[in-house]
Amino acid sequence: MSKQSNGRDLDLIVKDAGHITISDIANDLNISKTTVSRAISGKGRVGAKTRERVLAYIEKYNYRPNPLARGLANLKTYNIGWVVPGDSDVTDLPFFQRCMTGVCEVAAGNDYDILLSMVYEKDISQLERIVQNRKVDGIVLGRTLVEDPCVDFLKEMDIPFVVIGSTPTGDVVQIDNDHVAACSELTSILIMKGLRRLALIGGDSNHMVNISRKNGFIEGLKANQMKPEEGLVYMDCKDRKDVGYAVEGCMRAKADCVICMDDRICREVLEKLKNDNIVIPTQIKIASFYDSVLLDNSTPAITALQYDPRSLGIAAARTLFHLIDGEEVEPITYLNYEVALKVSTQ
Amino acid sequence: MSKQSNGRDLDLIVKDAGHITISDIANDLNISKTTVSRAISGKGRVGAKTRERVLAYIEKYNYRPNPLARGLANLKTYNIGWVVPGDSDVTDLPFFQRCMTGVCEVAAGNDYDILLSMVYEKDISQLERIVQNRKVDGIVLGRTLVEDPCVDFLKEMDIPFVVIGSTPTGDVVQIDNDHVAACSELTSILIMKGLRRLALIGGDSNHMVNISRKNGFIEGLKANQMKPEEGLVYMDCKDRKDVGYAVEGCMRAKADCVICMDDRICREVLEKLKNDNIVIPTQIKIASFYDSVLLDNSTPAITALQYDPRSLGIAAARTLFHLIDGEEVEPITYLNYEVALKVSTQ
DNA sequence: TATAAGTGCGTAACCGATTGCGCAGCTGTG
DNA sequence: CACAGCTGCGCAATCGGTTACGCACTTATA
Repeated sequence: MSKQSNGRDLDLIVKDAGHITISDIANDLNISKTTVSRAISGKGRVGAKTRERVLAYIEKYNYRPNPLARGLANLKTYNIGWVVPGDSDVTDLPFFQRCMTGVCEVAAGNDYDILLSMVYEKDISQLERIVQNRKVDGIVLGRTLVEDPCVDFLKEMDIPFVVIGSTPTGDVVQIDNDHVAACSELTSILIMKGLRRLALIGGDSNHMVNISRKNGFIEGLKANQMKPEEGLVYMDCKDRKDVGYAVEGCMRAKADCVICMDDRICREVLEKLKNDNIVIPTQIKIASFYDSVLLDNSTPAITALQYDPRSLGIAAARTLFHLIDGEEVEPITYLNYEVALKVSTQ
Repeated sequence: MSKQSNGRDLDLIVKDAGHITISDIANDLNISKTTVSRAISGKGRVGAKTRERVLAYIEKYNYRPNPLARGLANLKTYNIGWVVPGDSDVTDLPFFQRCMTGVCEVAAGNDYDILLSMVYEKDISQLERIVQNRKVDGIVLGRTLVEDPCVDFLKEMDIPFVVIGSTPTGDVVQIDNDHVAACSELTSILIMKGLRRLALIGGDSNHMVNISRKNGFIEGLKANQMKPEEGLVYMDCKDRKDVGYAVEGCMRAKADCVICMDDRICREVLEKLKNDNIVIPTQIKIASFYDSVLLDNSTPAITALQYDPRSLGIAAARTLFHLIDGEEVEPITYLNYEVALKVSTQ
């Protein structure tokens, strides 16, 4: 005590004022900032004993390096951007939520945080903000549209990004389920079961996922020497009214099976059938894609392809970190559907 | 051209390498960094002509100040944290989504961005990360629990924060709808309509909002010289099974009206009644809180109190910015319910 | 035992902004 | 004409880290 207190008592007072910094540590331990920095990062040469003293100090006083200062020094933000549509349909929210848990987990593991930006059909200013202001080191785009202003924007900017979903051109790094293959396979399976008049009801045809599924459907038909029939394919069903009309159309066109493109459509199809007293699976069979929890065991027997948004988020974030680290990545990654048929007993 | 090209052609090459900085501007304009900074921020004295030159340059080369450097200089991150449960129920997602749009909008208006952190019942490490690493200047907590580890944590830390929702102690800055008053009023209205055996079906009793509504219900009964009756109050209904039992209990206890605490409960109550062929509103009346879009015009006539999560988000973010700016704020803000009864024709 | 190789650590520049202080030069007042 | 006050602007320190370079000292090698 007496040996070290040569008139520097002031230090103690000053230190309380704000957060503890790397200079504080250096002063208290009578070593240089450089050594402290090296002890922490593990880069450079530091004596074992010194390193231990530093680490012990850090532990004791719960020191955390200031991310701004660190970022400024090596030109990183330690943030990645997570971009989702601000006006997305309620039934899409579980998808984004579960993607996001995956992205968050991977980010946290890399000591990164998530900067959120909500984009709208005609307003991607929040995305522009975080990119142009350099608040992120990379971007994960939560979904893709056929004509996607976000993708167009990101392609022009000099920033690593990956998209969850596919793009028409396929010239960006993309993570997706292979909707085309899955829907094609589903179609084949249904045909093999003896069904001959397959119908398709889908949503927004500006969403790539819907286009992919439709293409898969057509492919599946082709593989069995069939083709889409008049009155059996309905896209852009925005609400239960549209879906209702589509179902009526299907019945008129004598569909024996309806493939629903997503949870919402499926729920609304089931509702319509119930209202019209059409019985599943005797009068008609239903197949669907299952990405949420809106279907459960009270749902009548349907054939459902299930997949896992969380692993999409994980894969996307991992790929993004490879990009940020300057590594080569696969431009296109397809995650398997869990083709386990949820309720196949029709 | 000839006049200015006195051996500084190198500049042009160097500039392409990275982003343009305040020093680049200073060099090119033959003024000091200080002046540039002042011209941008508007603080300090700068000649009108100089300011214009700087602004023109910025416009032309699309200069954006580096937020890390700026943050380091005045100890701000220009981020606020948005904390939501990572395991929230699907039916809660629209609420958070809409809150978030409000928070985002206000943040963007203040030149701030949103850092996301997902917390779980037993794991608030993502929140701890962003606070302890000082990645945010303040926090908006998306909902409150009766025993809330996030609130406890934030109270200990030296960081501005506001919660959306109430707390048992009320000793933090909170923005909420006045669920107690609203539910009390709703109860009184129903009683005035002649209903005498009011039932309440609710969810998780660790959620403050549910506790508040329950308290409001009891208050409303008291105000009419009534009290909660045996077999008419059900809490902690996690799923349609629980809700089903609750509805059966209500019918056995001869309820003439059921108040549903939230959208999900309401939907499951309606489903159960439909399955059991109990007709609304003749055999029983239904009232509910409406914060989502799961109810629509195909829903039978019910009395619903509506409110707007988006304005909660806006109010919360505004309050947070006041806190960050060191201003005084109201500790407790109640936003009005839109007591407009959605479908009151029972 | 002289020399090369390796270790531990510090000096100082740097990342890109902000800001206190002070210095000229101009304007206005008596 | 002298002096106060204001205006426009620059110097240099600062925020809290990282890192190239170099120096002194220890250890291995011939």
